[in-house]
Amino acid sequence: MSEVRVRFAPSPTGFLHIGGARTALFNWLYARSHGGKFFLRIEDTDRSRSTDEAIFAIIDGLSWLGIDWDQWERGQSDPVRQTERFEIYRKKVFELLDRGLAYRCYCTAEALETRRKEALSQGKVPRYDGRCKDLANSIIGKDHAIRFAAASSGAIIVDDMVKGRVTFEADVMDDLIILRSDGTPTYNFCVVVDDVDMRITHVIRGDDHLNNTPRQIGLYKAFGYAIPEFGHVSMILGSDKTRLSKRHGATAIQQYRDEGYLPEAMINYLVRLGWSHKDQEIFSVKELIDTFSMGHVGTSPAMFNPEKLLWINAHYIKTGDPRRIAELLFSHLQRAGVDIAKIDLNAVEQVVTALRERSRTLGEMAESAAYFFMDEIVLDEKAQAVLLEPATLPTLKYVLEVLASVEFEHDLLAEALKAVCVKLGQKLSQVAQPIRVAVTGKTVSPGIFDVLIILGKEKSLARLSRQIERMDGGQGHVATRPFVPTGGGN
RNA sequence: GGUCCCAUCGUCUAGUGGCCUAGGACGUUGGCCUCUCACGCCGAAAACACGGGUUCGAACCCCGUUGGGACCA
Repeated sequence: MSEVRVRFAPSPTGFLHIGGARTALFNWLYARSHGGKFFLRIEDTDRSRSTDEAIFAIIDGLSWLGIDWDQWERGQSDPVRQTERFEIYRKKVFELLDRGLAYRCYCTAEALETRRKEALSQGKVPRYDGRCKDLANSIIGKDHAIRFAAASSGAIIVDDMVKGRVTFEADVMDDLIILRSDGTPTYNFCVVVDDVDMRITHVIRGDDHLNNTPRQIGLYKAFGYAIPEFGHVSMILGSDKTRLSKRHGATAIQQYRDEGYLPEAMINYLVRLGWSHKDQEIFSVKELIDTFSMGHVGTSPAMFNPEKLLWINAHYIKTGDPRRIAELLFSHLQRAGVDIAKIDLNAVEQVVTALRERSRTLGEMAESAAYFFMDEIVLDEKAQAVLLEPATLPTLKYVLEVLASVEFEHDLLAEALKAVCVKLGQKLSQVAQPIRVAVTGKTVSPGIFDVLIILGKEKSLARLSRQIERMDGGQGHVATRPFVPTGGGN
């Protein structure tokens, strides 16, 4: 079999969203699993709605996901942009005209619209009646569009890789306008010209294009090109079961990156939206390339489920290389208010190891990690409540005394705090919570021994004594303003 | 309005005529573990849209109904 050649062809009218990313992913996986080519083609013929920012966003989003594309052999740019090919489309239009496969249509948009409304009001199907098709001579100087003369009888059959056999009756289809009266080519026409030029073998796209397919098939035939295989993938729906769009919140892929999702989690989630391989949930990219097949792409629309994305992301945070996660965490720490110029990768890596099982996104992780790196810690409400317990102050005083003479190493700390418990007749939870609150400002954190070790002896003791001072000085009053531990600088 | 697509737990899905008293995962929930929170482990509730066929037998095939969605302008 000849080489597989597929393309992802977004219009740069907005950001790369979840649905587009999945379409790109399916194409990419199909190409990579067949040793074929994957092209990126920017369909920017609609100049008024296309922007360079959107093109950048698409490229940026795909790059983040690790979806790479091939350079088209005849493309002077990478990716291919339709606006660079306008003359080619026009040439093709006139070629069809010369061959008698297209004709000039002098009906104005207004006239067409009037007739359409008329038909509708009479309960008829609005259709172009083909009145210009048999015009003997062209009318010199009059504005006109150019229509493709589609087959008017018979059935057009699409054997879709996803949907199976889909049949369209030719007689319900209008003669498609391929060149507007302003001289610009239309979408369906450009797509086919490009696909033919790029020798695309498989068209994998959203099923919102299924209805375009029969028209396009007519054009492929007119160009004498072997009709590609089609695979129409269902839409992704929002929680209200309508097509996912801006209204549903975060749909730009970059937004997920900014919130601290890992690209491999995104890939894994996206691929499982509509595709499955038995009962397996977790797939590495390599596994996907090995197992992906269009035959197992589902036929029904899928609802986007943020909870599951979160779970998959948590999985990759938990199992990923801590050093890499640490590198990625920096920007999130900065956003959480940490001065990242002052911290080093090794320290962050240590924190990642402590927090990886309790964070679902890097954003969450950074929030939970901030107190390790801040000069000032802030006590949250629950933490303040712990400090109001009468037993807290004496416990902390004793703990401070004991810890001052202990080496900060896991087993030694455990031993020391157990001894504290015995001495005070308290449970470990009664001792650990006050310490946790004093050194982190929160009631939730990794294991207390880990926290103390990561923080280090100097900082831990400073934070403890600072808290004790405040409680003593304030006669039980808990200050709500942040404090700066002395001598505990970074 | 026309055309086309779709229909298994709340959600993602397995299932391609007997292996299905329908499996897995997220979420929910009960418990265990436990210094907090998590992680992990064990358990529970939860679905074949409806109605007709075809067949010895249907979640699976066919038809219709209903309900969603997309495209057309």
